[in-house]
Amino acid sequence: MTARVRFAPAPTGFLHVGSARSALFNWLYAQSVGGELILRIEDTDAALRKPEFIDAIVKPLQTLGITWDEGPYYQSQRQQFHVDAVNQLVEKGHAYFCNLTRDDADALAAEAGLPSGYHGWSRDKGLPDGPDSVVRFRTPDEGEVVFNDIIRGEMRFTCAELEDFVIRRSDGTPTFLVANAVDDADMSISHVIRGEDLLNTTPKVLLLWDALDLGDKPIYAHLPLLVNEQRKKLSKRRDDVSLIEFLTRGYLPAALVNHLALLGWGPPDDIEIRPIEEIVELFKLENVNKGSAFFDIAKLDHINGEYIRALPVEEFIALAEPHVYGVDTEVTYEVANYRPMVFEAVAEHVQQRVAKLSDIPQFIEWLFVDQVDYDERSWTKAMKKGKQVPEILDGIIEAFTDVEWNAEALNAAVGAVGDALGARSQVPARVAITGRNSGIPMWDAVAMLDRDVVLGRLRAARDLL
RNA sequence: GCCCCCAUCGUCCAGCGGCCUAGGACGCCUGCCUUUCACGCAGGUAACACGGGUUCGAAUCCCGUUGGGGGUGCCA
Repeated sequence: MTARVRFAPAPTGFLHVGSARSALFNWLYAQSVGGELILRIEDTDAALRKPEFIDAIVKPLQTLGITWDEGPYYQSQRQQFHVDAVNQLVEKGHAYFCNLTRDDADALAAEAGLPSGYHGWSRDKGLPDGPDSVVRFRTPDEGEVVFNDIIRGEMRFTCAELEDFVIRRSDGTPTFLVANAVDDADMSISHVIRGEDLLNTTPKVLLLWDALDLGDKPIYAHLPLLVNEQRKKLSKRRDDVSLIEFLTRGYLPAALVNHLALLGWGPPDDIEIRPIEEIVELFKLENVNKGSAFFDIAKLDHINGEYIRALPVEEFIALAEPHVYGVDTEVTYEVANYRPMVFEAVAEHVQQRVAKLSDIPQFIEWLFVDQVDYDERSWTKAMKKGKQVPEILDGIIEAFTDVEWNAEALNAAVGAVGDALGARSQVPARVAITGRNSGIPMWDAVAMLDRDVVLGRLRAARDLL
């Protein structure tokens, strides 16, 4: 029997990195065992039913290379099956009508001195269906739900502690718990791989499964959560979680996938950065960790830098386009002054130094402006605290006035000025010309600028001392 | 509150009873390379939460404590 897994996101408007990780692990599992991945959109809540929300899930998955074999299916389109299931549960006595709102339930709980929540008040009243009624599932009073989680081992939940949960809202729509059971059964899902935040819903789904007599149950595997530095579940409000956002910032899809695969799982041979094909080959669901993992951008930066450096330079140049033209990345120079030839000439050096594509502009901005803005720290360090800086700049200005305008001569001239003064002349020259004390090897690039522009910058810097 | 889950360097991962004086990676620090920075290379820093068991032997198994997290919706 071939394994069938599913990625079943709720369309919330964008793909969350945590969801992407779930999708990836489902995909890795399917790939590694030759199984199938089904994409199913869990939009039982009407508020989530917007076409643009679907795109926000499908497109990033595609660019990450997470492919699926079936779908997307929409739970909203399967609503009739879910409604039938609810009716069946009512008929069989597994569920009943309840006319209490959430507030009613809380008020009753407060009166009775019970913790807030629903305590089965409508259970045996035999209430009729009504316009504002919900349907609740009658959870067993005794016994427990036991299942074996691939990652966590045996899980046990006491039925008596499960409240009679809502399976049909007052507007008549079934909730995801029903949809989950029915759809997983109908789609012959063999393994449910999802975040640990859903662990507590599993016994409810399993109870429905039995009540509905749906046959063989899927095997569950609950992945550890992705957390922020405060160890809290990654959240849309306070954390950077939009996958698309990372993509537009210039993280490469392959690097993102590689990094995500390393959160909760590790290759047995300790080689972390490697092609996805190898990860598929080594991946074992049972080897996935139980503890939550911090989504560390510093590590992502490192991995992404490795991927960028491994690119053929032409490809790097092509990928850089939206960043150098100020489309994906804000740029400090006039886009009209940007010269692709100049960038292409220095691209190999830039490629060596960036962690992500959006880092590119800062390395090349000085090539496309009239006067540079000095980086404050660079200025302090090299110019204010540097020795003999005025003399160095005077010497360079003099030398540059009639030096032959090519990289070798410029470099030699600066070196000679330094030698003559017994001082380091390279860094002051760099700050004066580029505005920063670090960056790409500069003389080839400087030779592409006009002599007057360069002399102007040197004099401007000299005047500030 | 109640239910559930988790616990190895700051971070991610390895370790599945002896191979562990705990390994790799990121970060950080040092040195080399170098016209700067970066890359690269060579080093260094740093962890089995605690307490009880079980066992000839425990990071590995069990129990408890502590700590962290998740859930507790007519969201999923």
